[in-house]
Amino acid sequence: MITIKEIASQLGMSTTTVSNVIHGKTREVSPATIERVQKFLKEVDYVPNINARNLALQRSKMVGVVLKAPEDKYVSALADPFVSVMLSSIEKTLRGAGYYMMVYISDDIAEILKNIASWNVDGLILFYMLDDDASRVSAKFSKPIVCIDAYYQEDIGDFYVVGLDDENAAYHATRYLIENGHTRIGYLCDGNEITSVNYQRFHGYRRALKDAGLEYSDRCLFLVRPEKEELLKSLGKICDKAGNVTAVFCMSDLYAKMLICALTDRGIRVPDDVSVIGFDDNLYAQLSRPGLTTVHQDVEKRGTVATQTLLNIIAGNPPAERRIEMKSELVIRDTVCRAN
Amino acid sequence: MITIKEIASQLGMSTTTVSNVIHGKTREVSPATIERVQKFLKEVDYVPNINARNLALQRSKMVGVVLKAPEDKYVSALADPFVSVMLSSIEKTLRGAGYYMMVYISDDIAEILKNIASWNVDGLILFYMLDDDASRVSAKFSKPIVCIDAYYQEDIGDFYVVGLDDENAAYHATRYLIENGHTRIGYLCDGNEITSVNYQRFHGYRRALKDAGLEYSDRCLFLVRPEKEELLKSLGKICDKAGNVTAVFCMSDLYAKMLICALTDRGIRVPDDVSVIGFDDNLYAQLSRPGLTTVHQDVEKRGTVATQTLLNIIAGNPPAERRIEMKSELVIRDTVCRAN
DNA sequence: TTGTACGCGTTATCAA
DNA sequence: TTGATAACGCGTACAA
Repeated sequence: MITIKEIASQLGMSTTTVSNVIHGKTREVSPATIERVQKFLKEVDYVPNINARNLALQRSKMVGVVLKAPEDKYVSALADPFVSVMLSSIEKTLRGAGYYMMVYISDDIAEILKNIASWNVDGLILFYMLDDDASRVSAKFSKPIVCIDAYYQEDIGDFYVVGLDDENAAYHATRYLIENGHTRIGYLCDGNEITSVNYQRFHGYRRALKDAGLEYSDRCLFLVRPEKEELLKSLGKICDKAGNVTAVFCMSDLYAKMLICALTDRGIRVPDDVSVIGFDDNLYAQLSRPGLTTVHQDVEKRGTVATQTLLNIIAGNPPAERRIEMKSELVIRDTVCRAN
Repeated sequence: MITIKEIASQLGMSTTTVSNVIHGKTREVSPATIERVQKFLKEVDYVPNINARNLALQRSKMVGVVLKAPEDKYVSALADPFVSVMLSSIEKTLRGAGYYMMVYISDDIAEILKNIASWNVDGLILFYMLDDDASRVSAKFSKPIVCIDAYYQEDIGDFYVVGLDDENAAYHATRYLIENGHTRIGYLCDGNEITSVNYQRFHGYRRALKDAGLEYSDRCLFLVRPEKEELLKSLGKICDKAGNVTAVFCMSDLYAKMLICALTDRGIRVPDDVSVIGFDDNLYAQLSRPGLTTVHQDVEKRGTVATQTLLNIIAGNPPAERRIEMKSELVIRDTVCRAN
């Protein structure tokens, strides 16, 4: 790794001149010198030391992508298709703009904050933060923040959100089930409580029930545990309670697929005995047979929008609204049939 | 972001002392001072500037994870389940050891090299490099390198490989088909040529044919184009040629699933008309019905082993062998039946 | 036990 | 048109 200093010394000139040529500040350098330097640079294959540059410039050309996720999930954070597609799109956009992506995963906000500060990243993309988490981060981190899947509440912090029309999506999916004659409709999600995105979707689900004059019952709320050792077990328990409902609306394609497998393996037919709707419409939903009826969202685009929004804020052009909302769409395939 | 200098000044002592306390070099500091400094550190929430530290220490505590992948694949690099599970496991292991992961994706080795040099990473994990690529990287990058899916050839470069028993895996999968009465067996992979991993698997496939006294025919080699606009089309073409074979061995679960969908949608039944075997046994293979017969590999473990190997080399304990081989295993499910 | 001073590689300011 | 020189923040010989 040759340094500017070394180059300057070998060429018998000052580091300033070399640096100027490297950065194209050529209006103050003689053509002959430019020529000489550029030739030499090619020759020795000069590459700048990013750490030194970051130190000098007080910025990093790095964007931190932070996933708040527990360690022991059945499907680890990065392996989740929603996350991986999003990440892929973020990385692509970032790279196209000359930025680097630093991924950090933790369940501990304090630890996350420490790392962010350490690396001096220029901006942050946050996944899966609850409102409170995002606020805590934004209180400590004064640079631009964009959240995926968080609900911005007035005065709660300085960050932007690129979200989905979750409430509406759930409303329409549920209504579709109701239109097909279902009256006892399950809602399946993970965790112990209904937060953030789930809250919105759950709300949409309940609104649809209410609008149709149906009563919500706790017996229709299916909570699965996402942990490695628990997920399958808790899905099994849900299968035992499948008689409570004729249809289930799941918060992800993965859970929908897993539920279908669990039901099928127990001799409960989908959709004949139980109808199922998923969420996301990822590649594997598209490849499953019978085709999964699900809510489609364009994750790739959402990643691009989120990243572009962040880059814009960094560049000093924040969007007008705190929250940007992408549209989803119900995709009707073969896992919902008329209730008997 | 408070600095050591600032702390020292506020405490009326030197930076050395503060630094020493931070790094636990306390045998040369008086207990009273330690106490004072530590209390103050807590108070102001000191976080070191990593760029400055890296610059001073000439290392980065960063490991570069490089994917050589074209931009326009149907499934982008990070979204591939094999990659995302591997990445997840790499990240976890790295983080546990106090290292950071920097992901870089490109199809251009020169560009990759530039970035590696810039960031001054302590080590490299390479995905999808052909032998020649890995050699080129190792020629320029003098620090430890571990490859996933590359075949080490004597004297070709200074890197380690954490691979799979690909030849054997393909041999056994193919033999399983032969035992089920299949004689015309297709081999499906992507690209224009058979390289690296594919070469090994292809070799195993042909060896199995040969051992059974079957002749290999080019008409059984199904090459799909991985590009976004091409993949579906080329799968369609393969379906047209499905009559050539009674079984197909696919290089990934994804291709197997896509092939099955394409066949099914054309009224060709799996496995009744055509048997299919996949490779990897990822989550989605496990969740597909009929269950996909496939070659299982423990991707998570492989990621851990690769990362641990790299960390060991960095720590000065390289493994005895250049190549570490993980074991795979044929998982028999429902997409293979006896040939008529 | 503590402090001074320098190097790491780059950029920026200002003087020559 | 070019060159010294000082920052950026940290770690560490070496001196006190």
